[in-house]
Amino acid sequence: MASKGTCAKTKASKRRRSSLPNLVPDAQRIFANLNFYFFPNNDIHAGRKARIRVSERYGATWVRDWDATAGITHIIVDHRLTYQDIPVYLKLPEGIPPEVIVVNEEYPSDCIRSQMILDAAQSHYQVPGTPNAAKATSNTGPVASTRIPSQVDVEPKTKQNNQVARRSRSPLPEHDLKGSTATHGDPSESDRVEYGKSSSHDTGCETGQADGETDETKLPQTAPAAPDKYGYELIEAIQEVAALRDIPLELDDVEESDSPPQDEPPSDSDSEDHRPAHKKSKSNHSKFSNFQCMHSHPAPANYSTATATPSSSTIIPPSHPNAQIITLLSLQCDYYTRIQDPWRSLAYRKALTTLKNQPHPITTAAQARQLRHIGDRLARKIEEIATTSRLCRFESTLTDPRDRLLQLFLGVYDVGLAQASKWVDFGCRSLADVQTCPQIALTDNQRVGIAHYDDFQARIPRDEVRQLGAIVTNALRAIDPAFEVTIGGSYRRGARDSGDVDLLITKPGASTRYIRSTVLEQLVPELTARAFLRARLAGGKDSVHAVETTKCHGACSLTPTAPWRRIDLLLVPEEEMGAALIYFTGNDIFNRSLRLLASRKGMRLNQRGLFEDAMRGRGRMKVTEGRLVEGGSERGIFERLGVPWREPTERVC
DNA sequence: CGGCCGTACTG
DNA sequence: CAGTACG
DNA sequence: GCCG
Repeated sequence: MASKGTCAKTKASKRRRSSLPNLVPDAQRIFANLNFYFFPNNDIHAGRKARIRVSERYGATWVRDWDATAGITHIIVDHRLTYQDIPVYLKLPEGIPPEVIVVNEEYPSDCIRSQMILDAAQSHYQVPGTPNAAKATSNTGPVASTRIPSQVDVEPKTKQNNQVARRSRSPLPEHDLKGSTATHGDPSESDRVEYGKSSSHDTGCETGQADGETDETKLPQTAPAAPDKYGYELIEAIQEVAALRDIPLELDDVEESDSPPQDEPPSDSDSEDHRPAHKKSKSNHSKFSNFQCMHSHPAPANYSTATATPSSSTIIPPSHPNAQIITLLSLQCDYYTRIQDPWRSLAYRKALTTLKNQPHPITTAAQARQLRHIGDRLARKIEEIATTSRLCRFESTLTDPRDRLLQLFLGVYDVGLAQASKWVDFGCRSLADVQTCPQIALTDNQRVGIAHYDDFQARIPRDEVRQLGAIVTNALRAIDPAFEVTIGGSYRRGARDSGDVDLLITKPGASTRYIRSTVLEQLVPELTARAFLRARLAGGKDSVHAVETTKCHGACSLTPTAPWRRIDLLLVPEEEMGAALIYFTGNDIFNRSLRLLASRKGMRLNQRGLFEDAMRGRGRMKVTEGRLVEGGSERGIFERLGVPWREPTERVC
């Protein structure tokens, strides 16, 4: 569309930003302020035309005519041409200005895929014939061959041997994501069933929230007028990125035939810094682009969540280009989780998310430094790992006895850092010691945690999660058929196994009071009598507090002899179901990111809804409750936050 | 340098 | 209240 | 640990 534009070829038009209405939301506009010159610089070729258009949508300006004053930042070169062709055709006797970055066609789409400006110096973005290739290639040449063998044997304990053979990328059977409850749509397709339709809103930019009409999937019926809200662009952007993920970079070598292969991945490109010692690119796309929740974190087709370790160590395919780095940093992260402060651990987890989304091997500190959430210190560690396959600092922690004991004790339900530290200091060197230590008064929960230590530590196969959910569902419906049960947690995110079972329980039209009394006074006793529920850990035990209980933790087992499993019930009125789904689907980093974003926008997000005008005092201390903005619809909450919709399976940070 | 989510339950 | 827990 |  826009391209035709040579019509008004005034100077001004030279670099006019296309009038595309379809700009992607701010946060994703990674090419903002960048000026692309394509080579050849026309959109005759369908593939290139698509690349140009998409680049523009991501914020790039397509410079139509070569002009030294146009501030061209990047030249995206057709794969059939060489570096030497450029000055010839452009009649540049002095060659290409040094500040202009020259990359091939693949660069832009890679950037979009990873939602960031990648290092243009990487060898696979080099145009044939590029001078200094040696230097630019730094990470391919020798380094690449040096690449860490993927024998990642570093695990500290035998525990996490859940190594899973990398399977073909078969999509999960979405229809059973929701447990036995056939009534709900499948989650990943989006909640067809939005709870609490429009009851709650008001005004203003209330989007035309799919009231009556079901399909939010279809199209976002956003109020076009809403100044701050994204409408179609948002969704389109997501789809675009999602599409990019699955469509291999097109190989449209075909001549400029007009049979467009199909819309091509966008081309975007550029990295602002040539010899980037710095990562300016990192931060200036949008005020909110640094939130994890703004970026897609698609889980591998069958991802497995962390195993024995507390926080981060997700099993990643050994084939991942940065497997070694990720593995070692995960271990280091877990170490900080149990030993030190949670903040360092949090920082590692954010960095790990970035690394997992990095499609290419990282080999140098400078390269790593450009990535989000990776600073100088982590960058140095990464380089150390890349070059030595080991991380000195970490190896000592593996053998530290106190550390290992802490890890052991922290694995007990209801034992945190405070208790675990005490136990170690008391001289306990095993769980048996703990049980016999005279100075230690175990709580009931801790006793259960110790007795079933291995059970709770074990992963629950996806199908068992489904079965356990089905049992609860059936029992509840025997009491009142109108109840609905949704399995949340990592199950809803598509994990092949889970650490526990998370169930959201609701009944359309019913009060919280009714839901609570039915569950606590009828369902729980029934399941206990059947020996399905084996222990009550928290929630509704104390009759005093039980009147406002909304969350219930316990242990259950599929059969009397099967391992005990942790199970959590969340009781939710339908008008809060959207917020509850977000909360109980997670993951935790994703939730925290969403909540932080909300608070930065003057709102507050919790498991009951999204609130506006949440007055906050110093820091972000809550002062006022705020008005409910949206609670029944997951999509509604995303929209009000300006966050592109994310399927549950894409919420793995 | 300070902030790093917002809540529910227990004793 | 601190501690632990939930995502 | 990282970020603003």
